[in-house]
Amino acid sequence: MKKANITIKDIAKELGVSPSTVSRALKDHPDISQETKKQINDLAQKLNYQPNTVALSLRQSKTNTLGVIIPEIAHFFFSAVISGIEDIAHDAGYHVIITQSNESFEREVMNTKALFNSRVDGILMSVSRETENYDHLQSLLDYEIPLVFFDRIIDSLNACKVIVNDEQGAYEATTHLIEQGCYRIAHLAGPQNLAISKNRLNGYKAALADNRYMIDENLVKVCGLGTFEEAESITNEILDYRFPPDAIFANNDVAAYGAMIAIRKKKLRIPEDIAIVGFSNWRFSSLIQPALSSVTQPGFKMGQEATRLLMKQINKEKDEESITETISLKTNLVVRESSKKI
Amino acid sequence: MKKANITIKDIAKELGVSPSTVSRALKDHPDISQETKKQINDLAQKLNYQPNTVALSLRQSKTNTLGVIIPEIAHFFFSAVISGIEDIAHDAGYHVIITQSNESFEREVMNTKALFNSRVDGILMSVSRETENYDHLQSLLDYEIPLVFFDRIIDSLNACKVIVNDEQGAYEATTHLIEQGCYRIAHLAGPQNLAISKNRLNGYKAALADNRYMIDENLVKVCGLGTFEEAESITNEILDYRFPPDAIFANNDVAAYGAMIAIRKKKLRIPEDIAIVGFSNWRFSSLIQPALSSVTQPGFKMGQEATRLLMKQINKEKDEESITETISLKTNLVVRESSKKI
DNA sequence: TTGAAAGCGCTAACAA
DNA sequence: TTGTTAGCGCTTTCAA
Repeated sequence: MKKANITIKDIAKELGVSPSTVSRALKDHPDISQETKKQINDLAQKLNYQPNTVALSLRQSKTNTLGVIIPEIAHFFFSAVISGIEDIAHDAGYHVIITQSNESFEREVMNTKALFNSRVDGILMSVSRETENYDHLQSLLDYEIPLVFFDRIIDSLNACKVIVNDEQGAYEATTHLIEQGCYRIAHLAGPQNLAISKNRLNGYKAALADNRYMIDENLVKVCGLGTFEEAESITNEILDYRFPPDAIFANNDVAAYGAMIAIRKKKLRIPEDIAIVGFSNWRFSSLIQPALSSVTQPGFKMGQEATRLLMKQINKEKDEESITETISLKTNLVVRESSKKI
Repeated sequence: MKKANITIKDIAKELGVSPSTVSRALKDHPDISQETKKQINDLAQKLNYQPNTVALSLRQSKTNTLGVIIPEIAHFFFSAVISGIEDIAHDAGYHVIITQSNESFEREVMNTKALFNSRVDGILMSVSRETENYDHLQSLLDYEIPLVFFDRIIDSLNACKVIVNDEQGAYEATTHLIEQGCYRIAHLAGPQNLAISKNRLNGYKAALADNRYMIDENLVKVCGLGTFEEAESITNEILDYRFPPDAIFANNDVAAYGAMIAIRKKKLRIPEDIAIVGFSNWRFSSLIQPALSSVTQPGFKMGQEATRLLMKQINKEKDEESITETISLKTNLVVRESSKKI
């Protein structure tokens, strides 16, 4: 036999009081006498009364729910972000609805609309690769739905943003190699139409410059395809130089992996002959590749920070100027013991 | 200036009709004349009317929302499951609320209650490691909330379950090694108090038996700690046997990794000297460890199947007997080209 | 073909 | 200290 959901009315009827009295008693309103309070709370407990949050949401025009739109859930970086979001949201008493666009613009728009219709109190999002029209996002802003972008942000929109400081990460990685005593550091760069790739290249160059290293354009190779085979063959090419590099800074983990393969095939040692540092989001990269140090993006932290920004917006008084803030997070340089040259 | 949310009333007033007419027109009710329908729909479009799903949920006692409780979001297996859940839920017009227990019993109970209060139409869950008391879950069943367990199930509860057929996976993995011509296959087993470890051991033994291989208990080693260092040292020990194995079936990816390290240190070749197959959920394991074949758990599919079961329950008539079904999914054997001996 | 009214469960202004 | 009433936005029965 199915247990019935108990409502405030049920309690009120049972005790011969009005629903409002019950409502007030349950939230410890000072106007209610201790005696009735006790009576009501006892009965509520006994009947296992559970407040209906849907009714509350309608009444208060507040759902205590956040919406998340990401390109892909089953990606370590994004799932780390979700985890960070859930972490902060949970502490603030909020629920989290997850939707994924699967990199499809159409689906992103659908999700945006669906979350709007669900009257979520705020939205966190990372746009799909296809997204070039921002009407659906501008629309959220028009209705003043608190909105925070993370990672894949839209620069031109007037909203809060949380990103990773790629340039600083690349700078640190390169500096680390320099500190290890490397003197010819190559860079396997990413496609230069992506901001992240450009920023990483810039960080690499800045570190070299700050250490009075010459920048040798022959050591900077763009891996346009993004496959590890490509990185492997490019690394091969570099290794055959008359003055080959003694270190490689890779734009991402796939490139780092390709470089590693090429180096191993040449029977060179990592890191004694050639050190590698790469950007990476692989969960177990430190476990799998003890030879490689890596620069990791703080996904969990990004989720946390983005949610904190969102909560700030949600809790703002309506008439205050909406503040748009951009947070730039530091990357983490994970140095493996075994990758130190010294 | 903030755009206001348009309600049915607004449209009704503007057109001088009643809210009920608007409601009917918007859902293409046959009673409404084509003319008024057009008028209403046009205005709705113009004002960008978006139905308030919260009100709908209250009215219909149906939220079109599913709740998910998992131990950890940022784990590849679980995020793959979530992705599968979202996939099916989205197609069915449902939202997905994610909560994580962080392996804490207390938090799992909180989440269960919170989802109940949110009146989700069904719950998908994988219990935390700490969970030994099932009152909160039984309570869901008492209220006849559709409930499906996946992966970490509770056997004694009368609900739908989706699990992975570990025994069959282990059987396949071992058979694969046999087919590759291996004749002494060791097994790095997991702690035998866990059902999955036991099942995998059973599958291993069954495959040996079916191929008329002798079962040598010296080749079965339990890795109780679950660290790769442990697996490395145990593998070392095995390799020093007078008749060492020519293949290893590892209970999980950490053990497989430890074995790999040990083998490499002994300058043995994988797979020519020793082949390895292990259970694994690492996303890029096939990319990182081209030498190793693996048995992977179908997380995405598990999410899909679990959600399908849940939808079936949700759409059942109340008076039908609630059916409890258990689905056992096949694992995938991912064979790397380079891991074939032949 | 349309409108009036009630109600989903809850809260809060106002009245007693 | 407690009750009455109205209403959040929507649907649906019943009446016109």
